[in-house]
Amino acid sequence: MSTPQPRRRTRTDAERNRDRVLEAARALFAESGHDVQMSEVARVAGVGVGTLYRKFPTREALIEAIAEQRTADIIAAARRLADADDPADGLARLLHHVGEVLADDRGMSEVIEKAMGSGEPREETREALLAIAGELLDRAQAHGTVGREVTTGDVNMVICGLAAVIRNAAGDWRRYIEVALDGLRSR
Amino acid sequence: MSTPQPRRRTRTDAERNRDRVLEAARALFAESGHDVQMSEVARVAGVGVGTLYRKFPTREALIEAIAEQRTADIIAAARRLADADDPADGLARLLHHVGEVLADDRGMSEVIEKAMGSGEPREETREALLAIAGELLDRAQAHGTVGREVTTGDVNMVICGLAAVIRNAAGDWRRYIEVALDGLRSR
Amino acid sequence: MSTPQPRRRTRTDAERNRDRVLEAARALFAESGHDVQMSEVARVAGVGVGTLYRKFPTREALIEAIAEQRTADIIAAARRLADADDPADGLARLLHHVGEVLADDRGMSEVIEKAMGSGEPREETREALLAIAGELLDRAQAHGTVGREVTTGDVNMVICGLAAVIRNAAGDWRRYIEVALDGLRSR
Amino acid sequence: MSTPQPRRRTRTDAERNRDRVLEAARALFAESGHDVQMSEVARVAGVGVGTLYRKFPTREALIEAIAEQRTADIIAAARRLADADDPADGLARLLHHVGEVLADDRGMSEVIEKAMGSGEPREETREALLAIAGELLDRAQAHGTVGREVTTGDVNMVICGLAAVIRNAAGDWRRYIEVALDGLRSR
DNA sequence: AATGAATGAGGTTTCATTCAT
DNA sequence: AATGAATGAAACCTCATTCAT
Repeated sequence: MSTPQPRRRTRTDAERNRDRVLEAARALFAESGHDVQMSEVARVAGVGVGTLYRKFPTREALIEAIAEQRTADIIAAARRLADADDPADGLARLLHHVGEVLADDRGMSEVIEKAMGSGEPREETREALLAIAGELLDRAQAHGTVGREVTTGDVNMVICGLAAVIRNAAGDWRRYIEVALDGLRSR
Repeated sequence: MSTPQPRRRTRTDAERNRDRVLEAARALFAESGHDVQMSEVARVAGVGVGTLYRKFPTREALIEAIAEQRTADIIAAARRLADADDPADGLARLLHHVGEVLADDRGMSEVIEKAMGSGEPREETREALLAIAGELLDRAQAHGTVGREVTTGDVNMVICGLAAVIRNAAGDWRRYIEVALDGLRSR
Repeated sequence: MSTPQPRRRTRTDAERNRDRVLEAARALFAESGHDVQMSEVARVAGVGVGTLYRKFPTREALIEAIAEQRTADIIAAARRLADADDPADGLARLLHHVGEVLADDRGMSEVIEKAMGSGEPREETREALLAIAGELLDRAQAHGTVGREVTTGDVNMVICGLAAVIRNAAGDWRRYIEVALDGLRSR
Repeated sequence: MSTPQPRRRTRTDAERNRDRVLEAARALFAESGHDVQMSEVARVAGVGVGTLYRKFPTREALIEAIAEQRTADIIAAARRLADADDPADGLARLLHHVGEVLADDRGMSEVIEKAMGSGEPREETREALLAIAGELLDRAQAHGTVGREVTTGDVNMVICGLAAVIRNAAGDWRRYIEVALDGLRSR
């Protein structure tokens, strides 16, 4: 109560709590998708539900926050791929990176599958991802490894399908990517 | 009354009610997927919940019944396609048929997306569909329109992806099919 | 439809149905007590629920009817015992007879247990049974095998307890009767 | 605040609520037996149904909790009786104590009646009670107030019958106990 | 009179969210 | 700011009883 020591301000408890919630939610969503109870998230985070709700006023807000975070990771990685020098198979590498992420994260496969759709939420995610995909696409087209008529919309669908294949364990998703790339490349 | 044939009761009221329930469920599931309340189904069907539960003792049973019915339709249509004489583009026509059905039925896109996965339920659906797809695949390969190394597993993934693309309105699904077919055709 | 034969009137279908319902209910109640669904009774009786409800407008009415029937059997047997010449151990024989009946009929053990209470229903049953018990009691008292201060109320309680012992399989009910009789005899 | 001892929160609100639920359930069960709705219990307790289910995750759990509590009371009282010095009429006093409790509590008469049976649940209750009854029985037999051949099984039946007599208001239960004791004493 | 399908009130249980401490 | 108990609106399902044929 009367501790004279000035609180070190690098990291407040509040911030730490927020992180713990995010981490717990990330882990749980990755494991089981979004069908997880709020109280379970709080329990795993080691905080009370009240705290959880203070940070994220709504179940949706929490899911959104995780999605945003993880999506940003994907986009950052995509950015790095796009900025790298290797130009020809950038798109392939982007798809494989997304696959790797989704294969380890059930929640994210749900998010990405939805995000590639035209509903309200996560419009920016799609746009950001497709913007980068567009760059890679241009280069691939310049190299002749992808057909001229291919659009980012096509990539959009391929990614959506990829998410579904992974989420439902519908087969070997790397093979799916190969097929899709062949499809984009042909002609 | 004066029908010469002994009046066979072709449709009892009970059967009619069953159909009304099925139709209501089908419409609601098509419109909004499976997140529909039993009481809502009953209301739309114009029957009491008790009646609904008499026909389908469980929420799952109702979903299953609709899925079975619609799945059978798809498979029957696929069968007809496979039995038709035209051999070259049978696979393409199969995919388009599936697309048409799913595009009008949100519930079915959920069903098919899941069905193409490796979980327990609806295993037969997948197998039946893939069996027919396998025939069409063979023919296409004989015609050289599909690569020799393509398997029904690839078709499985393509269909799963297709369902996701449609369900999430992730783009022009006919174009998705073209891309996928090109991918299977290449090499 | 145009059968000329006059219907034999010894036993109408309606009467036969009533008996089938009674028999089914008796058997089911004996087996499982009164927690049996009306539709189950109808099914076992081989009639529709509607028929069942025509005969017995209420679940309670059906239970009541069975109770009445079976109770009448008990009372008749008691009557015969009382009218027999053997005077000394009539009460013992009455109790044992009741025990035999209840041991084979879970529903009846419920009925008798309740009937010996002071609630509304089955007042007459209790009175009829106790009237006969009273006669036997008198004789036993005359013979000195039962104490002078013993009343039919005491017998009432002994029977109620007997029903409970049997219904709950709480021990050897014949031994219970011995103890009770010793209790009534003593002094 | 100025308590020297570190303020130990003796009773949190949660505990108070738990007690309110227990008390409400106890009162309702005592009044009407176990055929009481959960929502009614919640209403009387002055809490929401959710709270009730937080404390007792199941209807059965609540009934069990009440039964356990009250049963423990009975056994504790029996224990005290057995530990008291007065040896001769301990059994009588035990029975009367049980009678007093059951007479004020319909739910408990149901519980005890069942508990004395040979089904699975509440086996320990019966055993605990009969263990104590056994001690009292031994002493009574040593004093000659109960016959040598009497067993705890006999007491078991007497208690079961007592519960039934009380539950169904089948007469003066104190008199029932007298008769039963006379029965055990005789010979 | 018989049938059994239909009814819907009523019961249990869950879980996102609120709120008193 | 943190806590977690409390809340109560749903959602599912059952079964005694009614009613059209």
